Amino acid sequence: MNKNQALVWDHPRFRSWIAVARACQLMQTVLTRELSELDIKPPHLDILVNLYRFEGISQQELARKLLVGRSNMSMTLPQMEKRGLVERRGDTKDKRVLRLFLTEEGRAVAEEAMAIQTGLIERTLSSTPIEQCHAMAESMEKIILALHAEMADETESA
Amino acid sequence: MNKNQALVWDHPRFRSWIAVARACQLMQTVLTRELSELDIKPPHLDILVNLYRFEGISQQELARKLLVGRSNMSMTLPQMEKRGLVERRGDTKDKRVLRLFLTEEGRAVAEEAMAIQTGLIERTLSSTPIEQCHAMAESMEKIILALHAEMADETESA
DNA sequence: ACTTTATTGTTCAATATTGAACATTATTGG
DNA sequence: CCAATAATGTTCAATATTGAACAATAAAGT
Repeated sequence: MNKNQALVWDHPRFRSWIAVARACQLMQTVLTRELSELDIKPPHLDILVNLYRFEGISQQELARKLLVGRSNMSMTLPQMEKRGLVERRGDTKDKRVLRLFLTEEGRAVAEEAMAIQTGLIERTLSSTPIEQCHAMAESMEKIILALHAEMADETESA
Repeated sequence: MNKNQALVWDHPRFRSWIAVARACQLMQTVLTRELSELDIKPPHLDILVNLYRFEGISQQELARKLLVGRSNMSMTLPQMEKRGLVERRGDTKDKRVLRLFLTEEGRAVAEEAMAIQTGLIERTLSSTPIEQCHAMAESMEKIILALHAEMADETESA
């Protein structure tokens, strides 16, 4: 049955994607280590970055942006609130939603964490020329669109 | 303090990498859904693929290849063994190591799962020309090397 | 106005993942 | 041969993540 095996590993796009996935996983691992000095993990960084950019976002919107479940936010955000990184205020118009904000400290930690992440990316992508980076990003955007289409398919056929 | 924010988001390699990370995360999400019909998840697929290619590998080696802890394998593999997908046999030379093999069913599931993954990759990368895929893979290999160097740095300075 | 449906967030049980401490077996240095 | 060190796998507690069921509020349909 090595016919199938050969087919899979010969597939050029398959091999390419495996490299992408591996790089991502490694980046995550290294980022986790480097963020540990701030006592946060990648999921917290994602939250901080999004609150930095989209102040007053709701938990629902945040979960959608991060591609995680609402329950995830319900578990994680109270922890970050206790640590004084974020603040949750009820919306006055709609009593269901909680709007999210960075605290002073949250903003500071967000900036340090983004600096760490940017530094890591700069170091590890420095050998890849800018044009190639842009080409990569373009390909990724197309892939992201295709994947969103896949997700829509799955949901509507359910 | 939007000076810092602007700097971060203007950084071209930063933006490029964010696209990569997002594509990976989406791919993982969609793959998880598509694998559910086989009652397995991406981590199991990773294990099956590696056992398919590297028969008789040890738990340690497998963990290293998958970039996870040994304890992860100690928790996951017995489950897969109970489900009849893999088999663990003690090495005769070294009584510490357990060598891993696919069962008949494990091989079948592995092939189905790889077919699902390959199909998904083919569909979502079809809009990216082959040459671009290769260029992407090359960049990723360089990034992987850089990240391994980072990990070595961290470990040796500890 | 009122009933139904949809949205937002929470809770809970199930599952996954990790790192540290540990037991067993190998290897190394004397 | 023996003691010290290293390697392999396991266990356990801590933490994360998910989906389903739920409560409260809003929106839509009648």
